Amino acid sequence: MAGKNIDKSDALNDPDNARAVTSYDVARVAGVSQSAVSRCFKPGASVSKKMRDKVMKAANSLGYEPNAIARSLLTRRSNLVAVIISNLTNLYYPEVLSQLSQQFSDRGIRVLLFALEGEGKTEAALQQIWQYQVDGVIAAVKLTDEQLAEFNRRNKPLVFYNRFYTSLAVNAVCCDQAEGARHLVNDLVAAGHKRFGIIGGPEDSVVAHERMAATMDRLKELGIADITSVSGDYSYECGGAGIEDIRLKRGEIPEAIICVNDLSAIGAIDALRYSHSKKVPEDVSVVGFDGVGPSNWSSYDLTTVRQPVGRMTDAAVTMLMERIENPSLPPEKRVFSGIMIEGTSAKISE
Amino acid sequence: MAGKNIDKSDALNDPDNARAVTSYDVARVAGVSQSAVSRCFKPGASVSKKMRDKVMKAANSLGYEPNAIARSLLTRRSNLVAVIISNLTNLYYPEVLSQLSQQFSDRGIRVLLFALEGEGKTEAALQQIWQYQVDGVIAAVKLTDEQLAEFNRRNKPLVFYNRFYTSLAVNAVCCDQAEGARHLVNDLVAAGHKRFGIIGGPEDSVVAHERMAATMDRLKELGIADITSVSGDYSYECGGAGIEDIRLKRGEIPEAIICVNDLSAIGAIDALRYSHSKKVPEDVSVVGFDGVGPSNWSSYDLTTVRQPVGRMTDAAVTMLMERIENPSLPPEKRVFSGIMIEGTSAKISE
DNA sequence: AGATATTTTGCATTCGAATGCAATAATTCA
DNA sequence: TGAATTATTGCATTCGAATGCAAAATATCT
Repeated sequence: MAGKNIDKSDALNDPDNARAVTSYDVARVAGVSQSAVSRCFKPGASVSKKMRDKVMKAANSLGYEPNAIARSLLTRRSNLVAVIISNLTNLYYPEVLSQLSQQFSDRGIRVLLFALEGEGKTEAALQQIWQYQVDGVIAAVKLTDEQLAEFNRRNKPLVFYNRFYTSLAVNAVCCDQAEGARHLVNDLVAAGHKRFGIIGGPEDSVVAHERMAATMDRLKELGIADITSVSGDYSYECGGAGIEDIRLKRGEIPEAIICVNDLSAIGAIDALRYSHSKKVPEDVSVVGFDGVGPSNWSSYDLTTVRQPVGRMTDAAVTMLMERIENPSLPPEKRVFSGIMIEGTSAKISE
Repeated sequence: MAGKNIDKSDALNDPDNARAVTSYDVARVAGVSQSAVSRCFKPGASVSKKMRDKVMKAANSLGYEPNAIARSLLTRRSNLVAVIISNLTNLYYPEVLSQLSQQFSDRGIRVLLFALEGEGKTEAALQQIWQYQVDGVIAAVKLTDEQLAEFNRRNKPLVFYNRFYTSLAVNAVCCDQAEGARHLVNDLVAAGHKRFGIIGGPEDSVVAHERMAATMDRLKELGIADITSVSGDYSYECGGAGIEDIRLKRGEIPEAIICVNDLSAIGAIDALRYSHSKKVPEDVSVVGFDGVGPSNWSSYDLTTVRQPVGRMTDAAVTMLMERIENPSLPPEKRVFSGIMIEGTSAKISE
């Protein structure tokens, strides 16, 4: 015991290996036991005022902060949560991440960030996640069945964000992609549009598929047959490329363009205006999806469906925290309706 | 010892408290000691092939992953790094964060994210950071002298990102704000502009101040006297508001507008075009700073200075890792020149 | 083969805080 | 004041992996 203290003071003289202050150091200075120090930092523990004062004085003088790592080891609660997000440069995700981070922070939880380049590197991230004993995970990426099974096996709470597994019992918070898509289609058709171009999203994005499928279905339900669809990747560039593809595929540019997300819609608008000399919305109506910041910039004033990000992240955080407290809660899915934003990038039936 | 194993199997029958698989479990199944298991997971350790095979087989069958928390406690290396960022919705930071995250990840380091709302809540974040024993910190926020002293006291490596402390010996990676600003001014003046409006940034942003100061200085050096400056907050909205403020302050809108960042420049352009019926760049030249994605969208094609984000984050990560390996390395500052992007939002002398 | 050098393996301890239990101190009540 | 309660405190152990040291197992050489 004495040895330990001597080592410590030696270390302090050597700035290179300055050891952190521990509860034992505080205990020694305050002249109490280590347990007492521990209890003083545990809310609701049985500690006399005198004790608390002594300990806190010592703790402050030494600059003591409890070691969360050591605590986690024993309590099996790291107060860490992993957030897996696929591409942060998507304009949509920064807001999500920012909200998640703040909401977790408000609940005393820290966020371990896994920003994947594509939805590919997931496996490596998961391995890290297991090693770090996170209490739960928010995934805005797709997982394989095996990966999902691993979560169950380890009994690790998981909440999907905007990934909906129709056939699986998982926790998920989503925006109703299909509903929003139908709404957009309804409005465009009501405005009298008959010829449609659709710019899709990445192959591996569930969300893109949902929006795309719902759009097609609804168009057909409404008796629209003239539909030209091309693929995209959520980017600004793919909006312009998509317009060009559609033009090539179809001979001319149709009067209504539906893009699976705002960013590609913005790209499409710019291409229409600056490369094809078309007026939006006079010549061509364009709609997007997400309601990200730039969608309401004056240059675009996009007609789109805004995802209620704040409510969604709040739901996701709450849902995860509930499962962390009580892992046996049954899976739950919460689906939020998007908010229709009637911009001026599309003609509207008056 | 036997008791432990029995408890474990009991726990496994109760899915609610399923304990994670530990090195002891693997050791038992493989019929070796716990130390042996530990060594098998340590690269370069002295282990026979036979042993490694046995252990790995057992580990795989049990789904064992070393507990990073336990390891950290003993090795005093958490392999965690904190990244403190002020406002993620800034368009500039998502890219930075994404790069940092990937570069740390490539080096086997995990990122603990602290996304602050303003540069205010820093203190609370720091407290968490101390508790989590992170190996180092990247700060894209300002710190008080006391907070800085705390880093020194704890001997915790810290690298500032785009916060330059002229008078203090700290590690920092920055873009040369002043140089970029001067370059922009040079070009505008060379193009013949004589009347200037300037839209500033948040009071508490060092970067905004630097850009602003350099801009003013250079303008004066070049003999420009007609300067109207107003405040802003980096947002799209403040660009429009700034234009209006300038108009009110000055009677009319000057022929050149310098904004401290791209986002407000974009807001300014939109306001000029859609609220003030001005043409950009024919009537008014507008320049920004940062080189964020939207700056090269066709609608804006902003003349701006792009920060070499990839190189900067790479430098920051390298610098931090070096200090983690060797805390006694002296402080270092690396300043990168921005890349002048000649867009079409400003008239250029031909 | 026998002795020496070398590689593997296991034992025991350590990291720092939390907690059940028992001991002690402070209150309460008769 | 003394006994019975109740509130505090300390002791000892625990979490899971890493590591110095010594014991055991191999390999090398004469």
